[in-house]
Amino acid sequence: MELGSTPADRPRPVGRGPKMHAAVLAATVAELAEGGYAALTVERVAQRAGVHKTTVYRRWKDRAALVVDALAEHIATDIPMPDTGSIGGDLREMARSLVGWLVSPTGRAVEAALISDAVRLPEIAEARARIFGDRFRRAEPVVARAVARGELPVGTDPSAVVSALAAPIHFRLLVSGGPLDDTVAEQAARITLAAARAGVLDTPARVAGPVDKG
Amino acid sequence: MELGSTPADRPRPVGRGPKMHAAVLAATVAELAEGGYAALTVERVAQRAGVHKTTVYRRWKDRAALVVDALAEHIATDIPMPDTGSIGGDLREMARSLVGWLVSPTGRAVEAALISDAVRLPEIAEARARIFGDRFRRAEPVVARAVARGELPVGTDPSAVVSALAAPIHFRLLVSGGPLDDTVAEQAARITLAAARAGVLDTPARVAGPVDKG
Amino acid sequence: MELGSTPADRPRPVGRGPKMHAAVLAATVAELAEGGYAALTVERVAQRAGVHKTTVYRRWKDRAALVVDALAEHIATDIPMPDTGSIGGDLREMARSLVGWLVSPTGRAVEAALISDAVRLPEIAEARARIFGDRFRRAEPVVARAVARGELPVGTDPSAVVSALAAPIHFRLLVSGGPLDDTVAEQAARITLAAARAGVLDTPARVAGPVDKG
Amino acid sequence: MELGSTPADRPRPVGRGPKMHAAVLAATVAELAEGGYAALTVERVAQRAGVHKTTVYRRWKDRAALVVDALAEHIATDIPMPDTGSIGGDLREMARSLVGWLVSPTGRAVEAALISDAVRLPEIAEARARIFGDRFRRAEPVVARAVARGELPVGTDPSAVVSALAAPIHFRLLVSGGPLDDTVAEQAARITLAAARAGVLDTPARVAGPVDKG
DNA sequence: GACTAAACGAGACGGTACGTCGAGTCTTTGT
DNA sequence: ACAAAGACTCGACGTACCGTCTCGTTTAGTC
Repeated sequence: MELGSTPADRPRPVGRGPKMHAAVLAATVAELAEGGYAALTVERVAQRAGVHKTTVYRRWKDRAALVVDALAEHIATDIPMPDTGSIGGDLREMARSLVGWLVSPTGRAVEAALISDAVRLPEIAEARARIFGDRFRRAEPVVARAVARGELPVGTDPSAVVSALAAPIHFRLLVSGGPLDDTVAEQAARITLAAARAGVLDTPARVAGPVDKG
Repeated sequence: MELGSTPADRPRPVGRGPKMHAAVLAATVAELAEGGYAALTVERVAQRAGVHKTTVYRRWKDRAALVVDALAEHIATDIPMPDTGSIGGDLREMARSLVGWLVSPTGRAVEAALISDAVRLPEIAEARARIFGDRFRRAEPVVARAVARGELPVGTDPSAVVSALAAPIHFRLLVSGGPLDDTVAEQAARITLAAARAGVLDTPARVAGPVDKG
Repeated sequence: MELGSTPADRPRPVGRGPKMHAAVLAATVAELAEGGYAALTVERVAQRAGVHKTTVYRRWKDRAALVVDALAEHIATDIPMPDTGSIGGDLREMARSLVGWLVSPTGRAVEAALISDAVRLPEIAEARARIFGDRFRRAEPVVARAVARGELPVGTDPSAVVSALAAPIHFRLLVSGGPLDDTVAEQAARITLAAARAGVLDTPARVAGPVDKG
Repeated sequence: MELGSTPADRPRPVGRGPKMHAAVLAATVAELAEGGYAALTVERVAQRAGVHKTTVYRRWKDRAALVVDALAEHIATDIPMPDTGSIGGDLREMARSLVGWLVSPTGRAVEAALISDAVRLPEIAEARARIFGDRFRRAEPVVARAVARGELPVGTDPSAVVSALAAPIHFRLLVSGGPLDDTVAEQAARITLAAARAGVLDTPARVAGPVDKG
């Protein structure tokens, strides 16, 4: 998560290629965080990165491509998967991590952009699917351990678990619109735990959306 | 969709053009459905409504105000609250209704607009809060009946139930991006039922976000 | 051109017709004085006259007609023709009268409107021609007396005299743009007198513009 | 008409489009000639110049600024000052030149714009003052020669002479509205000559208005 | 260490849409 | 029945960005 990272932060006479690249992407995320996708102006991004507009257009086809790229850069960083010893603890930890990411300026910006009008961009949709596919995959060991410990019924689907966990948090963030805090995280964990124990998260169905799970 | 419409619609000094008014709002929703908020052009809306651009601007301050109004108009249509005799049936029914609404062209457009870049508009935020407040409120009898029947623990919070029910559905629609069908609805109902029975939906806290729960 | 015939203009003095008529014309002149023809707005005129825009449009075809009428109303006030006993005194007096009229708010407005973009209006051109034709005609006795007194050569053309007198004053007002005071008036009178005495103002040619003099 | 034109025209950071610049100004004058200032549309000017509207607005703040600039460009062309050997001939020549300029399409447009509603623009007023100041200044040698030849009284003011000469011509053009031909020019010359000989054009006063006479 | 080729700075340009203002016309309503 | 109120169409205004283009001017990689 190298946000304000590369020492080329300010309108400095940017030397050459890679520094510029990083500076522009950082500026893009920053702008995204401040005003969202709609308010993002290539000219402002360029200025913020200490670079000329045409230089940006030289590397990225258009505003969309720029945003996609900037998002992809910052999305790689994913939520670390915990191992507290109990599925309850693990779920709570995962929920908190997710909330923590979502309330960070960058996280907020990225997530908002992933949902906003940028949704219309096919690349964004793809990126989104990729991200969640990844998250689902990484949750598998957590669920597997819980099943092994006998905490969850055999056949519990990791994807369904992650979905159930993430859903209330995103719902709060994007739809109902209230504050996003640990209370929400814990509630999400409790709901997921109850559902998993009740055996309703065994759906092997395509939860991951358009991503084929085979 | 024209609930409280034609004669004395709103405290707006309309006077002359109720037809125009309706036509413009319909055109707005149509455009919203086709291209989303970002691609919505006042001129195109006007043209589609068979009206001149300035006429639109006479009544609505902004593109934003226009969208807000159009959305508000079509939001009135709410999900009917069922009474099947069991909370399981009621939840399934509510989930199906919500899915039905969200997959309808209008519903899809409205809900998408409510989340997209239009989120930045304070009025949209307000409208969103109002809508969900309404939904929460209308769910109260359903939960109350279930509690009375002994299906759910005393103290179960209707808001929490609705949130839990709506969350997976919206998550699918907005985040994970897969197809929205009855499978999703039933999964949501099952999760909610499990959580409610487990007594984790008794949070008296403001789950509905900024909405007053009185 | 029965434009400014105030009292018994129409067969039926319906409603508060005549008062409105006068109020609107007055408002028009006032607006003309404040911002010129270009800045004159029918709506503002109407508002100033305490009348609705459509009421104005009912009586006057368009902005042009309104201005023409308003001007005609105030043009009636013409320069009184003096009789001081000498042509020098008469000319000086006429010049001073003209200057006095032109520096008055109304006079300034009227004259400016007659010249400004309103020039493109044929009716304005006509009105202008009529006005000057009138002034020329009314100057005839003055010149005739001077000739009779032997002050001016026989054959001196009254039109030419008035033109010569008015020209430097209007030139100052409209073209060179300096202050308009008695100095200008006297200079105009002196020039005219010198020219008339030298016999160069005997041109019987069409000085009155597009008006055919035979 | 392109006196001090193409290469380093004005202290304007033009940079790229001198052709465009000239084309737009030419189009502006043409439009001015056809419909006057009031009817001048930026869009039409742009189209006529084969340029986009926004390009025009990039260089000129306003419709007003555009007109001012266009006028300034075409004003440089001034009336050549004659030297026929006699003041009578010189005056006649000057009057004819002025008439010639005023009846030319461009001259007519420029002069009309200088007087019309554009008068409200301060820059236009300035430009006007500058133009006439220039004309007055350039007339000085003509008068000086006439005085040297003994044709005119010592102390005759060149500004007053030019004013006296130009006044009847402009009066005809702008006020009385008749045809503008050599008859008018000759009449103006005769009047001016008579007045100058009579010694009434010795006013040392500021006849040129706000123009500094040094 | 000089030289060439790509990358960059600078900014004009055509375009699309915005939101505003005013002119005139047309329709509804009150009396 | 008619005139006041005001809604509507139309056309232009001046603004903000978008994405493209063409110029120099650097700067990096090669010889």
